[in-house]
Amino acid sequence: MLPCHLPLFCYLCAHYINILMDYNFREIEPKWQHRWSEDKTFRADNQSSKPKYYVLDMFPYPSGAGLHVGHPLGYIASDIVSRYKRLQGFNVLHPMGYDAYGLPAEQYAIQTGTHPEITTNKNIDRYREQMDKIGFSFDWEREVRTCDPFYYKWTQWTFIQLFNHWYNKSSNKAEPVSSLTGYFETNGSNGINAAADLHDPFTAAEWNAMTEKQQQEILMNYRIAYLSDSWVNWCAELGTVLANDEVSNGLSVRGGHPVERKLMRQWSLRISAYAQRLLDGLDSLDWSDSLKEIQKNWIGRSEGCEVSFAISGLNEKLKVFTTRPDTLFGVTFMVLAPEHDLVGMLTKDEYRDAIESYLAWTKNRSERERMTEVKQVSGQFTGSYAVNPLTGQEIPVYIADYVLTGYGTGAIMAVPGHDSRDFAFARHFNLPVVQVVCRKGEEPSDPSGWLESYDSKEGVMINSGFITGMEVKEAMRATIDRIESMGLGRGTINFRLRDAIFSRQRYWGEPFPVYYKEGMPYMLPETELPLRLPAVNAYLPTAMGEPPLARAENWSYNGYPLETNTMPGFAGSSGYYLRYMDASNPDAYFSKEAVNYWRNVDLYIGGAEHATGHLIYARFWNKFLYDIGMAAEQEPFRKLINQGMIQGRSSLVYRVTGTNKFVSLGLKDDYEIQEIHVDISLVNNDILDTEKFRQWRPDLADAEFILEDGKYHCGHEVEKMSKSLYNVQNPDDLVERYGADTLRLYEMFLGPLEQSKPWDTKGIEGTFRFIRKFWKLFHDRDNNFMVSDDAATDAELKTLHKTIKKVQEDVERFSFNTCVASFMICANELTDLKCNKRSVLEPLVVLLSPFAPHIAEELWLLLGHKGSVSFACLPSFDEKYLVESTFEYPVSFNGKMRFTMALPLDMPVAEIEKAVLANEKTLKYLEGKQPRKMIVVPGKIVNIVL
RNA sequence: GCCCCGGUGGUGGAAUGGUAGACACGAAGGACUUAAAAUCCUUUGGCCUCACGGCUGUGCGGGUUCAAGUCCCGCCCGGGGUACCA
Repeated sequence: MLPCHLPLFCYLCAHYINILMDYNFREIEPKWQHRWSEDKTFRADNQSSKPKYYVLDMFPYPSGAGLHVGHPLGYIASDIVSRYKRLQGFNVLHPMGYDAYGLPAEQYAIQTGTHPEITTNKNIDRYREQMDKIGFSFDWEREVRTCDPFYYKWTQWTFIQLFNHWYNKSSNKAEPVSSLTGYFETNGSNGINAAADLHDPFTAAEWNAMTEKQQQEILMNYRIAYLSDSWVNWCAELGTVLANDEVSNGLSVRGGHPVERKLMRQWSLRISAYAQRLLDGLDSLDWSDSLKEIQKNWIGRSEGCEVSFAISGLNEKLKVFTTRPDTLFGVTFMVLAPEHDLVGMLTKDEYRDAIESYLAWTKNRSERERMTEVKQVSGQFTGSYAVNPLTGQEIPVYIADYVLTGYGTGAIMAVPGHDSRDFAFARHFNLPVVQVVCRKGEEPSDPSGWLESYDSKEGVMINSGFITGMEVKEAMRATIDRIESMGLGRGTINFRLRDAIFSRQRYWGEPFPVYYKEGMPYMLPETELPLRLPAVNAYLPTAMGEPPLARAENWSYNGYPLETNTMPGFAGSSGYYLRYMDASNPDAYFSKEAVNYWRNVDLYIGGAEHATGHLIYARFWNKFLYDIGMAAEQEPFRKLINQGMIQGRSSLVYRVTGTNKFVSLGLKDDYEIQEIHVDISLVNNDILDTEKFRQWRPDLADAEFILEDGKYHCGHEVEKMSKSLYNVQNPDDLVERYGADTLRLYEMFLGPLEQSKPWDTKGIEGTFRFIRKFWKLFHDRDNNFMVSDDAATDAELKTLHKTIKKVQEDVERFSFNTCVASFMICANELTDLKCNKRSVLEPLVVLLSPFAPHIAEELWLLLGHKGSVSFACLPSFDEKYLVESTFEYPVSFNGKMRFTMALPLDMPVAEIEKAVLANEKTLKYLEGKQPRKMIVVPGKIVNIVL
């Protein structure tokens, strides 16, 4: 092979220049990428005698900005595992697709009139092009796009199943609605144990006498996909409702627009029915503790009890939920959520005006205000009193917006002595505070002097009737027992997890397969699927405020109007991993054979930002499909790794205020300056290319510089990678300059996969040098392929087997950065040994191939192999090449290492002691003292205690 | 506030309780070159010393241990999650 000339970028003269080159990645990498594509090298079969391994990446939303170096990080890691598993003899499923519905394309459509599909497809093409250049081993025949009717047919299909099932709490699974109607026909609603909304009870006779519409209305309380008037997060700016995980601090996660609460008729998914199973399932998963913790908190299980309080002068009970039944003797008032059903009834005439104005005030208060003004206490007395069921004491009933309508019963018993929120409320309204729990070993004190409540569950009960003297935990149990035996309530469990609002008032999403008859929703027959997204004349709500689909012509089915909402972003992403198993199946979501073979995902890699959204919804979706006999496993993602964020490293220049002069970093403190972000492409090793800088923007054309030793040094900052900060590093540029293998290695070399870290292009030279060094092991000075068949030496074999061992161990624990380091050490050692032996290099090519597949394929070919290295056999290490006869013992005195001493590994401890004591250096460090003790750990260390 | 996860050279980072700083970048010096690029060699935690060598050192303060970056207790700082959830 002849040496070749390639353009390389010259930093000094700032031009591409031709130089003599050894490893020609620009030719070799595209060659193999084409070959893999043409040979369908990575096509996975749904039938195989091999064991399966399913490696999945969270599929991307194809944004207009394209991929930056942060995106492929996880894909590279998963690709390494995929290729590694293939070498181990697994049949590997490693697919990729696009989460193609989303707001940006729709916003763009609103602004420009371009159909979102056009924008989306363009972006997808760009993503694909960028991914192809990195050399991933995806099975592209299985690609899915959530906006493709061929795919969303099954999203709609699943929705129909959700509509046609209810959750039976007795069998603890979803069952067909037909089993429910069967029950109603013979038993009425009595004794049904379902996850359902409350409704008036009915008998079998009453059920059978109902009209179809009445029956449908009843059933709507049970369906897993149901339509109801619910309080939603309404974002006026985006013109749509948002799910809880799409809202943060009262602002939309996307765009940061204010969100208000609004009562709207919406589709919801009864995910709350699965709360306990979603919680329990976490135990079986190989996920990080922090991620499990996030999900646990989001599901928010709390054990407590419901207690009914009588109302003085009214034949009504007020039901509250508390996790502290032990503090029932410390209750001094009650608070209802402003939206509570009984507010009207409880309000006494003389308080009606005050209550009305408080209700009006809370209604106009935005979510944002409500959340940020937590410290501000507000509320209003209703004029009514409740009766403490254990003490018979009358206590005032308030309304306040610190009590939420959606949690528990929407009413609380306030224990100001032991709950900080109740304490703040009591102080504000001058309500009594009673101490009922006393910290161990302390005397009770006068609560009127307290500055804060005592919220801890540690302590002993006081002033509490029959539980006085008990520990808190014991008192809880005893109180629940008493309440249950008195028929006042029962122990219950509450979850924070709410049902998922499933309607969006948007255009660019899956249409619901739903039409309306007499105002009641009905599902389209499956034969009508997919229901395609219709054309509209504008991507905006109608003048009447209806969603964009209301603009579509003939948006009806057999004369009945079709649903005009669309599904949310998480609809299409909740079950995509199942579709990959059988992506081209036109007749079913996926076949039984496919799902029974692939089961679930063995390794899932993606960002932690999906912890409370996608990863909860997908688990729910999968459990539902499991219940109806579709999914093969209860949990979709066995092992999950959250790759860390790659942050940008911005470059900064300093303009002397009011001038067009720029001062170098080290001199900036002498001037009054303004910090300006500069595009990182104009900066190399923190040195600004001043010429390019002048050309960057017209206003900089006559920029002047105050230099340090002839150079302009830039400052830097680690922050989000973003266009507006000019710090986006895109992978194509790096592939162009260094090649895909170098980029792959470098992204892995940056640090542990899970950790966030700043991108710094400087370091990539290191992996680039490694790649060429590795190539040179196989080539002579003139780049002629030159590999010897001579027997390898012990030293060469030791290097080889040490590397195999380390890489295998590290891949198993997903520690890819240390793998790359081992490869570097290996190449350094073999270079020093001048090793070009086939028996050493050939196994290394296979071992390296998951990390740097292009160079590995080329060398594999040069070594004389016909097929792809992708299906070679992973080399195994042999311990016998690693055994040493001697060990360089570190000798420590009082734990401080002083010198080392080579001793045989099989030397008995007593002999080692003797040998060390005989060493003249030992004498020196003993300083004439007698060693008090000697610790000898064979093969590890010698420590002498003085 | 509560719950997680982190804190190691100039930088990214390595280290089953057993030689802290592997590997790499950067920097400095040198070789080759007309010059550059590429490549190679040397040095590179801090302090003291011409050197040999010594002291010190993994956010801070304690503790356990023959031995602590690693385990325990109490703080400080950074990142993430969550927040009137009763």
